[in-house]
Amino acid sequence: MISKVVALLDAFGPTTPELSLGDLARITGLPVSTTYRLATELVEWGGLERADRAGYRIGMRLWELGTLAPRGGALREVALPFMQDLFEATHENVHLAVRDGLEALYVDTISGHESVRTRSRRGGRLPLHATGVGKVLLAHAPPEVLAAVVDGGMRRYTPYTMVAPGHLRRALAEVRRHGVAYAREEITLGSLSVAAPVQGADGAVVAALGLVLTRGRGDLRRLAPAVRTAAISTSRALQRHARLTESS
Amino acid sequence: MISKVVALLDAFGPTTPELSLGDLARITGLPVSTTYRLATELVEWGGLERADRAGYRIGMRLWELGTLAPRGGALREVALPFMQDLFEATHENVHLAVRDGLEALYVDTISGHESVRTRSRRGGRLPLHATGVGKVLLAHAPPEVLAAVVDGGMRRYTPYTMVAPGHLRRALAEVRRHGVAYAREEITLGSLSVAAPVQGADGAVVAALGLVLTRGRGDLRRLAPAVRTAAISTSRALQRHARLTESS
DNA sequence: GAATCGTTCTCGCTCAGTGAGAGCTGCGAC
DNA sequence: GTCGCAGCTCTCACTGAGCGAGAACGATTC
Repeated sequence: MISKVVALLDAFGPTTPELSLGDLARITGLPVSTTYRLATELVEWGGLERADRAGYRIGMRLWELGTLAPRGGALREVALPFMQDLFEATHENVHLAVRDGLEALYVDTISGHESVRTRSRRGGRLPLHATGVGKVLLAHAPPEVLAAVVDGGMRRYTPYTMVAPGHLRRALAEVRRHGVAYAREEITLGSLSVAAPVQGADGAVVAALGLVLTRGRGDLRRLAPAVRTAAISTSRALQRHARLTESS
Repeated sequence: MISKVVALLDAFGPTTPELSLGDLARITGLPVSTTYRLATELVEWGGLERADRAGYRIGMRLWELGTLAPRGGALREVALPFMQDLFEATHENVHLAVRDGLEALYVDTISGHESVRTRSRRGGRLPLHATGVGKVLLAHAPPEVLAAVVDGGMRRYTPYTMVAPGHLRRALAEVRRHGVAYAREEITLGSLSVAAPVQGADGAVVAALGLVLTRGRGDLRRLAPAVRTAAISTSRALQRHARLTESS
């Protein structure tokens, strides 16, 4: 069972990038000597790092392995030029997300100085039902994913969050029909978003590309064509990329 | 011992992003059933991914953990604006690397369409003795690192590669004295580079920032001040970032 | 339908991993 | 300088979690 190693690695998070031995033992529930032994082995491999008697941090070997994740690194490298194009064209926040379980996982974001601060962050997760990219991903997920989201209950973030299952189903049908999703102040008051699907080599939706802006700064519907264009270009580039890596 | 899990993860590389069960067993030397069991557990955690009976790939949980590595993600986020500035100013390849063991590990690179193709790649590794960023990192490493590089033998990549220990030591002393390192066709014929150190909160050199260009395109020495400026700006931003994260 | 290869799954066996506790280190108070 | 405390490091007797051979299953090719 790899559960002890997994527990150690899962102890780290965006707000806890560095943890002492005692922290790790407390968080994981493992005995201190077990924690020490496993952490030392992870340091020897490079998965964790530690300066003399300082706290443990995620090491470069895990960073390196992370760059090998096709749905992280490769997707992002292929999508980045189109995200930059979309940013140049709109000067709004650009997000690229994939579905991971029952959440939207943000693979990359581009923000300018004048862009509104958003809750999304590279490596961060947000719910599927309340974000633009999330709705795109949910609309194109297997039916059991939507069932699990509905069964697990949908949290209300603002008065506008869609929490009625029927309402959500109808909205997702609209997303599939029109190829674009909107979220109006559903995750954060004042924030609007529009997102479109990114397809992989086999036509399956592998990611969503979206814009987030402040209410009053622009017309979501007028921005939709630009988002869809960037998403379609990304899809095409992914298909070319797949052919290149297959023939390697 | 985490060695079996580590062996499985180490099987993946830039040229092998997807591996079958049989591939994994062969590469790691583990029995097929052991490989199957451990790989299934990694999939359940999210460290690996697998579509139906398809190959295994690095999963988003490892990508996510990788984003938590301070020497990867945080360093890169802080350095990125200065790398972009340097790229805008010079239109040459910009590299950010850290020392990992006895190699330079590339945290990020920026290239333009007109930039020369380089051997370095985000997540890639190159030797310390034959690259600009590598010499910076080696010049500021503990003495035992240089000893290990020298004892391990230094590979010659071109007729200009510095492989004499005495020659390298003198070059590294120059790097420390002038705060900048050069590599002239030492890793690739036709490629020149200039790099400068990036310091962390305590003044220790934590990374190197460098430019790579084609022989004949520009004067390395005239580019050095721009590289040093970007490196100093990055150092200062890192120090500010460290104070922010400490007070969290 | 048979052969082959790759994958999945079971379960008897055993040794690799466990974790209590002793020892060590660093720090602050007095 | 000494003492107490907290955190960390290390050892080793013990045992049950992990191991992996081999049977069963599925896909592909002939």
